[in-house]
Amino acid sequence: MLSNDEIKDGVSERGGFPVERKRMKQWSMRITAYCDRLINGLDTIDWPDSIKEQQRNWIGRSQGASVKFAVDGHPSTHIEVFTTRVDTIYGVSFMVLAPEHELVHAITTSAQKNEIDSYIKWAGSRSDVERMQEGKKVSGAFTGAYAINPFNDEKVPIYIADYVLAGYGTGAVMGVPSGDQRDWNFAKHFDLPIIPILDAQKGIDTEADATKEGRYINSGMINGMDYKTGTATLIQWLEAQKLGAGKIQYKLRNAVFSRQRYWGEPVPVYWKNDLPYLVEEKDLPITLPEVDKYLPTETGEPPLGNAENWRYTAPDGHQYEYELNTMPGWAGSSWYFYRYMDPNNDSVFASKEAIDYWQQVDFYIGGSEHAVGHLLYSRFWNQFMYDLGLVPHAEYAKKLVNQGMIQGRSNFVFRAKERFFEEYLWIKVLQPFLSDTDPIKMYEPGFEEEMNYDYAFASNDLVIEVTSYKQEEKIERIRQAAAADGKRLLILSNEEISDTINQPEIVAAKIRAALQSRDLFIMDGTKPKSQTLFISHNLVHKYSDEACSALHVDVNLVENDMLDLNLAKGVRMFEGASFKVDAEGKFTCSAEVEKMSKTKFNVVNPDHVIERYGADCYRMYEMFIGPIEVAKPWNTNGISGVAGFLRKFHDLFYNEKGWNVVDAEPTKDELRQLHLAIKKVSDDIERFSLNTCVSHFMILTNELRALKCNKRAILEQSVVLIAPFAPHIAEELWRGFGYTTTVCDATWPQLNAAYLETDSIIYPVQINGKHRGNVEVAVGTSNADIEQMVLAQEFVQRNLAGAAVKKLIVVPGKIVNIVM
RNA sequence: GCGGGAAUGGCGGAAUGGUAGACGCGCUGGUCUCAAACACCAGUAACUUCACGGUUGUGCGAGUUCGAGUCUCGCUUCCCGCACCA
Repeated sequence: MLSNDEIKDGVSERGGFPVERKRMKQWSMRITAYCDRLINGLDTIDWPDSIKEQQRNWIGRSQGASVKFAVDGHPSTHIEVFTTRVDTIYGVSFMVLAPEHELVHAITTSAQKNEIDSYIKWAGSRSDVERMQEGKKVSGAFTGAYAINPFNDEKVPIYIADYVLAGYGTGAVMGVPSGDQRDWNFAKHFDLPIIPILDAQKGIDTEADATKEGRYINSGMINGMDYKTGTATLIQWLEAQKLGAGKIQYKLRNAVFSRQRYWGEPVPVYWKNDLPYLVEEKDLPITLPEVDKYLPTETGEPPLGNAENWRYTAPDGHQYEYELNTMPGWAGSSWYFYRYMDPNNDSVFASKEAIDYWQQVDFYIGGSEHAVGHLLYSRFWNQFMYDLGLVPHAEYAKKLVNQGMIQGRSNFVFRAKERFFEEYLWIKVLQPFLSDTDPIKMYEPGFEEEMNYDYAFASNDLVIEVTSYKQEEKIERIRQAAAADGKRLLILSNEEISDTINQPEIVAAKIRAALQSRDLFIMDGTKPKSQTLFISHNLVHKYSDEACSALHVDVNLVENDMLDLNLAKGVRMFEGASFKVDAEGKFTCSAEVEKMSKTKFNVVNPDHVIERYGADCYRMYEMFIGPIEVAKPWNTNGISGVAGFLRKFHDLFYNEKGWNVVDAEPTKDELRQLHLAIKKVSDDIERFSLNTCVSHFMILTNELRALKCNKRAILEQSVVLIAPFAPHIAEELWRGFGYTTTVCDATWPQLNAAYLETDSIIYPVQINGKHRGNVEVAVGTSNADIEQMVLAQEFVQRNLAGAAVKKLIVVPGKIVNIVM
């Protein structure tokens, strides 16, 4: 049992087994009945715009009309189309059906049959990938039949084309080239008329104009009307004539609810005379039966079909087969949060009291990859439960935030291809060591055709071929060709070059020896050690793009983009490998930011970070590196700053002798710092700005250190503040105060704004909007007095340079601006 | 093509119309040390000045405002999602 994306080229992606398509009877959930409510509900919840937009797109609501077109010469048939622009119907100059449309064969004329058949065949043979690659290339075929526009009785030709999708709407489109670009492209290609329908349409000779502005022309009963009245008039007429109606179309399909797997909730249904019946409530829950193997049965039934004697005894006393499909993951993931409200209840999913107490989920944090899966299904599921009166809100999550993904930083190594060895020989051996022998490069395009070897020499009858020693047939062929040409042949294998890759003089010596010998065929008889060759990244730029291929390498073998060669030698990927290192003996890798994934070998395990810095530090660092919803690559460069801060915070409570907190009365400064932190952290938590909370803890710690504060009244509150951010350290310090219960039970510190007040305010002074200096003013000074003080400042007079003050703005508590 | 988001020092980022660059990393100098590491202190947007100071500066171009990183309009680039949806 495979999903579509597990099939490649008609066989299974894994194993390459042939795939057979079978019809299956499956349960599905009628999510389409909730399309409008799922769209409208989005306006009532505080979710990210991107998620809302993705859900809207996925549901794909379009408002329009359906219209029936008669087919000329086929009195009993008609073609129904869906259009969002019924107002353009007088501009119809052709009709297009999807190639799969059921009427195609019935209406195609015998003269056009061949053309239509071959188009259907061609269209069916093209994969989605091919269709995407070809982009907007127009194709189609004429059926020979004509449709009749119900509004003006004009006959328009009926085509088939694969730009019309069988699965959307009715699989038929009315072609209005003046108002729709795809229709326009089609009309141009098949030389069909392009009829203007609005006086505001511009340039329809060069492209379609989809405007709804202006007044209708060439449009029968709606001539002179605007979009709104025109549309209403047409729909009214259609409905009166029973030829169509206003209609809303959705892209969303019903959601298949059956899975052919073992591990899933059993569906509480049994089958009697091919009809499903619900299992009696007293017989619930159904538990999964024992099976020998979790695979489909011989006949292709789901794995539950393997269970022996698994039958339901119905109220009529007879035994019946259970439903064999199980439920999908979203059967549970759509409403699990209600179970959290009342996890031990064994009569209902959650008691009414529990649900009334907890109400909605206040804050849901999750990945944006669930935008149109889980996050849409769960809203649908909840709406349904709401309709049944089981839950108090149509939407289950008031606020949702997508956390940004921590991305991986992938490293790549470069593996030599055949071409590399050819180029290497030229760049690193023949040119530097053997230029006196006038080597000739023959592998470049142009030579390739007529020549068999890679190198020759102007003054010697030796030729060189570079290839793998395993290519015995090729070597033999070249050997014979060389003999026929009267050339002596030196075979250098990729592998022997690899063996001495960091000492090009060795290969140079071999070549020189070969040049001087009289042997007709020279090849190293010993078996080289190297199987593959990898080239340091900082060297690959010397070679062409075809010389190497880039491969993901496990980032745990790499430090600072340098491959640890000792570690690498123990890895399967580098078995029998040689490494071409740079002049400093280093092997470098290239790097790229990608999603973290096993297949990209860029997964970093936080364990070693936690081992070195502790879980609190790891947790805080993740918060510290930026806003929660922003994705960024994992990078521990700044973690020492957080580690240092935690240590300093911890040090506030201890001296060399141990616990060092005293009960003395705190100073005004100390209280001010504490309450600044209470304000900042409390506010920032509310807006999920965790990185600035961490910053402020750093500020608080630095200030308290500067004040040498070790007073309980200050430190105890600080511990409560930091507890959600560094729970382990907070818990330990909390116990230091003598508490035996958890810090989680402490009351959140209350802000006392009185502690934040100061005796004076420092006003920044701007002149023409530019900051020029500051003035310290006692609290309570009147604006008039502040103006006097500001104007008396030396720096103000200097900057004014005698010019008149046009305006002086004092924003109380904030700033002063002088306009001159 | 459609939709959504983003753009600020060497780097991660801060700034809810009011001193741009908080906090941290990195870097530079200093103290300690035989030395290094750690720790601590100071400095660190660019240009200019011995210094005081000055000029420029939040992707680009306009606008609103006493005052714009922030608001409005028009672009550019990048990221994400959807995509022949009639």
